[in-house]
Amino acid sequence: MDLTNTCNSEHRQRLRIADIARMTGVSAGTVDRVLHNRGRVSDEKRKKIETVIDQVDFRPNVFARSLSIKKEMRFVALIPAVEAGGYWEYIKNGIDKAQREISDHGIVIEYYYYDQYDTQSFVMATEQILSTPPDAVIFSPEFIEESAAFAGKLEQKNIPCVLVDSNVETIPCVAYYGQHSLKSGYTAAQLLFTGLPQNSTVVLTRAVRPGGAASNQAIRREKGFMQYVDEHNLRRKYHIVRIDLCSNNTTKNLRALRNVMASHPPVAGAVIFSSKVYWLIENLVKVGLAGIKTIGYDELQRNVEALKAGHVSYLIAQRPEMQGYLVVKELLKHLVYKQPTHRTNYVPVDILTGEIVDEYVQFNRRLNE
Amino acid sequence: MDLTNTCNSEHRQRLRIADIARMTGVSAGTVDRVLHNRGRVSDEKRKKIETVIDQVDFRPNVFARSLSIKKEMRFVALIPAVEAGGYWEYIKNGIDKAQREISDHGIVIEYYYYDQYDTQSFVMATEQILSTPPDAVIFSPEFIEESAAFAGKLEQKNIPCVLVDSNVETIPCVAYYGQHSLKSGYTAAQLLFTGLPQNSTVVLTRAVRPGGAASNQAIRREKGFMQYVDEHNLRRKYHIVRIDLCSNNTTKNLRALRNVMASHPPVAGAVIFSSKVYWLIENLVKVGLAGIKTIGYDELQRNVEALKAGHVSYLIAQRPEMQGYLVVKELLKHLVYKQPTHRTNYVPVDILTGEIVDEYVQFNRRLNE
DNA sequence: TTTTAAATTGTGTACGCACACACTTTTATA
DNA sequence: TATAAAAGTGTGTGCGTACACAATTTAAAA
Repeated sequence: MDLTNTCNSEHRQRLRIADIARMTGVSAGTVDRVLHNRGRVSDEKRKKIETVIDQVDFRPNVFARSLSIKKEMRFVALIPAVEAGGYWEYIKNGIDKAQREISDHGIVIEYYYYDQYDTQSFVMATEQILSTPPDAVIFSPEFIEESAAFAGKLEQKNIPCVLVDSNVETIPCVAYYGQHSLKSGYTAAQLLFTGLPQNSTVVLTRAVRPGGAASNQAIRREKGFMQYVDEHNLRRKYHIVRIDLCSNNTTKNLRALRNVMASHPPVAGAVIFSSKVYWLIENLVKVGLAGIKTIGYDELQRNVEALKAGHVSYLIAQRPEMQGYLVVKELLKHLVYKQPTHRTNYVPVDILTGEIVDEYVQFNRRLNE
Repeated sequence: MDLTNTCNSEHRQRLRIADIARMTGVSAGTVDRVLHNRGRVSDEKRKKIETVIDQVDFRPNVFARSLSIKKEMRFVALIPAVEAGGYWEYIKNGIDKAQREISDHGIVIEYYYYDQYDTQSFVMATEQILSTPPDAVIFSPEFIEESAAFAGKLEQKNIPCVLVDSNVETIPCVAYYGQHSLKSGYTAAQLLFTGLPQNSTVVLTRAVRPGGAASNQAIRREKGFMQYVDEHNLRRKYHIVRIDLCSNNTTKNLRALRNVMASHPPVAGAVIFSSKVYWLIENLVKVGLAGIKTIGYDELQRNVEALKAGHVSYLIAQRPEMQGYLVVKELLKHLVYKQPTHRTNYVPVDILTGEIVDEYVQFNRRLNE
């Protein structure tokens, strides 16, 4: 191992536009035009300046840049009405953090809320938004067709948008941040079945909307889950039963669970493909299924409590604050700094246990301060 | 659900120091003095200004602030000599990212390297650093006593420092970022034993330095691992054997493994408490132990390959780039922005499988761009 | 060649904060 | 009361970039 040249100094003073100008014998204005591809520069000087720029690896001072760019803009975030302690509150926190950072640019974010279980409320909100067109939109394409229609109208008006949480590949947007639902479902299965006694019953649950439809995400997670099941031939080893739970009908839910128990071998595992495991646990307890291996999603405070108490075996998390935060920052990158962005960005599938969840939550919280 | 007031506008124009000054009938300079607690302001005006400041929740424009603060400073990062594809390369990447961001402040980071397996090289580097005192130091207290001595000297000279990766509670520093080793070891055990056939043998390995000492981290991880074992009474159900592997003596390593195999029931699981599982796998393969359940640490590229190929069951990761990055940012917070910092910051214990590792790696990479 | 238009280049100011310095008022000292 | 010191307050400039606009040069048209 060579440790002789142990000290790798780099005392090069930061160069400024004025320095580049002097080095190339032009004025700062000309360099500026080259930097921003604004034309109005002779080929000869442009080339000369470009050469110097990447020869000395010139990068403008971001602070000065940010300061002088004043873009009075209005972003709109269209998200499900946040309930305290619910999933969307986390995403909103991330958006709020980004908002705080970019407010110095003169950018403002307005929230529009809709009812997650009511397509109409979504459509109405989109119309309201379009009636006073903002400079950019952040939303989640939960309702696929309505979202596509909305995106189309935004495109017509040349209003860029970003997608958060849920993805629809066909929607053109600046960026999407969210979890790879299929893989997160696959992972749920992997965690659930590892070490689970054979010939037992596993209950898959989805929280459905009163209308009867499961969410985009939940459907894909289940698909990923079943992919694992089939890849490992588990249908022969386990009794896999799916039931839909309806948030507003406890009696029916309990009946469904009791039905499963009556007509199958002992239940050894359960999973829910939406964010309220703590609620599933409550139901399981009521029918005498406390203590079975259970897996759920998202680090909601009540989920975390259930995890630490041992009622939930694993939580699969997806950094919602990060999603909200990054989605706004991508918009900034696109609109203000005019840098290229990636369309599809997957957030990691985070596996949490009762022992490590505290650090996870605290870390995220501090990052989002 | 109330969606009537669906639009939560916030059009309040950002206030500037000059605005605060006008609102309180003083000059900008006076407001500035209050903002920075620089005294030289009459009690009467100070109170008035303070009232207004938090009444309107005034926050200085960060861009202007950053631009006008010019702190020509020199930070020193003292880390193990990075080998390509090794763990410390990731930490260095994080530090480098922070460096890029803060270079606009006029801050420069110099690297000093030492040999991870040679205490003397560490001590020599610390002496070299102290002979040209920097404004702050980043290092990892791998060698406990020598690090404490170094920290003491830094404190004498009033040079703040931050710790990365490894922690020594008694060292006073601005901040520490790293993983909770005990919990990560505990988690490794949890993952390894879940579903593992009883009465089989489990091999714990540590990569030891030629001198014979295991690293700080490795020792604590093992402790956490054994804590899980004891809490679940697994010593009765499994044969748990520990062996030390020495990087420069393959023959000896293979002999040790063969010994274990000869004198115990079939080996069903293995874990290594340092970052090179891929290397452990190579050894396992050589003695005919391919295919057993194996757990290792860190998302080194070769580890990731082994994970995706199915040779490693789980990797436990710790966001090294994030550690390097955040540690520098904390220094900045302390020295430049004079904001309070947290002493001990745990990075999450990330559990990776072959299916989800790609998204994890790519996400980290993009964050670090 | 003169006039006009187009292309190219330079200059100056705003962005909002931090800080040095100058200036004014009050208080202490002779 | 005069003088010095201290306390309090205001003004001005620099940080580096972006961009509008003025100034200059070159090309095109008359």
